[in-house]
Amino acid sequence: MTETLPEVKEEFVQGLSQISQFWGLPKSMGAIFGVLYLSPVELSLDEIVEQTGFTKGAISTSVRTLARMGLIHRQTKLGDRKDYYVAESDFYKVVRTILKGRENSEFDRALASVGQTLDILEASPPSESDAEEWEFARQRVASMQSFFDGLDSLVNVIVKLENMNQNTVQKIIGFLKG
Amino acid sequence: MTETLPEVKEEFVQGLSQISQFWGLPKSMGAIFGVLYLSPVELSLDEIVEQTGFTKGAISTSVRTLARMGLIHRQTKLGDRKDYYVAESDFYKVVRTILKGRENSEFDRALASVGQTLDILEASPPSESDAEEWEFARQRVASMQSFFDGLDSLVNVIVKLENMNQNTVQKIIGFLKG
DNA sequence: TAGTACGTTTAGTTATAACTAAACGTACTA
DNA sequence: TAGTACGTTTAGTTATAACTAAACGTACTA
Repeated sequence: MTETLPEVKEEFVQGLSQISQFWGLPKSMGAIFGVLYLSPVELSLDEIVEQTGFTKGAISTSVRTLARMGLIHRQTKLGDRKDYYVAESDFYKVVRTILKGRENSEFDRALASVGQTLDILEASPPSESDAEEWEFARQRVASMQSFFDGLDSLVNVIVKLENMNQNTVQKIIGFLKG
Repeated sequence: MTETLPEVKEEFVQGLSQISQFWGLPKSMGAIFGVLYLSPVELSLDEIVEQTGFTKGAISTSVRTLARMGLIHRQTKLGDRKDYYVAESDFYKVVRTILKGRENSEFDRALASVGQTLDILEASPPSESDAEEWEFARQRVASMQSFFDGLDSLVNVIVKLENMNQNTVQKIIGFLKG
């Protein structure tokens, strides 16, 4: 039972949809990326609609999110009003774009609130009776904060790496192994 | 306007709830962890119910998920039928537990489907007319697969690290910088 | 000027996951 | 044996995000 190319593509796209869903992203995003990733030519919005089965509205919004994450790129052609899209095939670039975009996100705002809690706990407790538990909380929150800070430094370094690729990962693995 | 300890705790728990939500996890999980993380003593299920405002059923299920991720631990006391819970405070341990648990997950199943697609594409195309696009797809899927393999190796090494801590991260940062 | 071809926005619907309330099972207790 | 104290499961509800259908704005075209 040999499969035709469209059948193979279909299965691949389904797989990416599931992965997308697993990460808490809309299935449509996985599907759109999959279709573009396997297309040798750029595709217009309507062609994506055709190949994924979603409506224009859905594709229009998902495509914007995908572009913001650096997973796909928008192209225009002279004398053609359509927008065309291509998949980014360098996943290391994608990782960096996403890590870069973590600023301004809802996540950073929530994280800042942890820092704010720490600031408050760094002052002296309002009542003597709470002193012990206050100190306990201070230590805990400080420890969490320092974990987040470590991650943040790591992410910053990764973002700044010029030529991140397969080889970089191999080097890190070698380094960690000893 | 100095804040009391319960107020500070409340704000912290809210922050963690948002972070939890950001990662696509139930808000209750963030809240439960927050409450336990700031508690100097272990808490029973009913005490968590009291401090978070969720119902027993919700806590019961969330607590199981949190324990599976290694974020909290279940304890029992002799001559006491209640289960008690404490937060794990070593986040590096948590990271490793989670990375370890990626096997058997829905994610791995989806990822395996990518590998399966590649296997099919590695065979010869069913029709001569598709040859060129078939080959294009083969290359793309192979490249994606090798990216995933790289990540997988990295994760495996991290999981096997014996003493992962703040210092490990600092070393990696140093290594990457130069 | 009316018509067409696009992408976007919007109001409403659908699918899904989180959650509640309550029934339940189990194990201990008097 | 009946009663109590737990954690879990289950049926149903609620909140939320993804999606559809259609109106819309804009820019070009005849």
